[in-house]
Amino acid sequence: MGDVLTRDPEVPKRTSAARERILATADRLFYDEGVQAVGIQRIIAEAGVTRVTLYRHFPSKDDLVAAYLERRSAYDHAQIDGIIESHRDDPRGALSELATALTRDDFGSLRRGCPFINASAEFTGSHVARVMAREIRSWVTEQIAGLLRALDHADPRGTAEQLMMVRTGAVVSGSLDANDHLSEDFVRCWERLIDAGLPAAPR
Amino acid sequence: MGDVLTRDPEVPKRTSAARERILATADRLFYDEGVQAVGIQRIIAEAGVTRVTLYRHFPSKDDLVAAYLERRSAYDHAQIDGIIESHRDDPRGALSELATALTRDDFGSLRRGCPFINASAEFTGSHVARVMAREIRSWVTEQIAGLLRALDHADPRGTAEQLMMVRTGAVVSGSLDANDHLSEDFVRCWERLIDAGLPAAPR
DNA sequence: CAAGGGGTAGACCGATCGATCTACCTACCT
DNA sequence: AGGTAGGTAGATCGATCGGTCTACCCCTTG
Repeated sequence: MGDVLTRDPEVPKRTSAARERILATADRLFYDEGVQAVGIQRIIAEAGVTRVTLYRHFPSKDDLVAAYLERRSAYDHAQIDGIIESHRDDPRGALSELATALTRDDFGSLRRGCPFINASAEFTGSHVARVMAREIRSWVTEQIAGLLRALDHADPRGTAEQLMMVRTGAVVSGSLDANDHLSEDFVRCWERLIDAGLPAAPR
Repeated sequence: MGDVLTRDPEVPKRTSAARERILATADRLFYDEGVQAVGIQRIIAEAGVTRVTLYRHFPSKDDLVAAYLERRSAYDHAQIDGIIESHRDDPRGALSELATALTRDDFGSLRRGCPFINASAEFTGSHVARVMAREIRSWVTEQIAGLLRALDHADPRGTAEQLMMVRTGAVVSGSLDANDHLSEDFVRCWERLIDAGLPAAPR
């Protein structure tokens, strides 16, 4: 007998190619053009599915929006966890990598800024977009603060929030301003804010 | 004889109470709920005007959006010009005031973040919202750089852009995160970034 | 007085919105 | 062999979207 309900041990939730196509298309359109600007019609047309299929997987547009942001959130979690994991004995290196990974990998694909900030601008109150934005921002801040604590930093919480500010500002600036020194300015600012509160010369 | 065309010397362009009501209502709704989320119907209902009146003053919704952001832009210009003007012999004081004025006056009324960033998230390409956002951000950055130059700062341009990052991040954070130390963290970061590049101790 | 600009009132346009419906097909698992 | 989940196709729903239209009113100004 053994396990009964699932035959596939690695993917308990079903995947469905159509579902993936819907999500990938929604991700692209929502991010590039905004959530409210993209209608269901656009999504089903470009994903090559029918209306019924979409509503079977995502009962409402808000559910699709939530899934879109969940996807983005999972990606960010994985990336940051990976960086921290691969610098397990080097918190200072992990902090630097958090900055350079952004400039190296993400500035290109984040031409339209932060998907959470952008989506939050389109909704009010406790809409799922705003809740998820607050969640991931709080989580990232806490990861940074943890690294600072591991370094015996003088002010882990305050500095983590300052680092989040410059990180946020850098992503927004990258999507709005014409600044070809953005990466350098950002990394320099990031490093300076960290080192200002580290214990006296480590060597 | 004197002036002929206008009996009111101070307002050459006609004001029209209805126009003001439309703009004030649009400002409130667009900022609080997002541009795409608010329809013309909502605006004319809450402004107490008719469809025809609105379209007489603003031929299209985009024109109304442009006027909304123009209003915001004029306010920011006036505020920053006023701060710089009132500290004409004290650029360092003007820089500090730029930060504290934000925390003192604006954080309360900017609960929904920056109207230019928010509006930009809803549109693509060279929509008027994105153009105006870039314009005012570039202008503010230049004002900050000017103050830094007046102080013989080591890196006026780069520092001005770093200050814009933390300022942007602070406004966004204020609209998304639950952080009761935001103002202090922001001001401390702001001051530190300025002083790091100033010429050796002035006293 | 006559003209014209700003205003009201409300019907109306085609298009699109998010969402629901019926009906049928197909592949895989028990 | 039969059941079920996932898929296609296309019509349809009421609501709302941005925008236009006609008709009438009131006040100021020349």
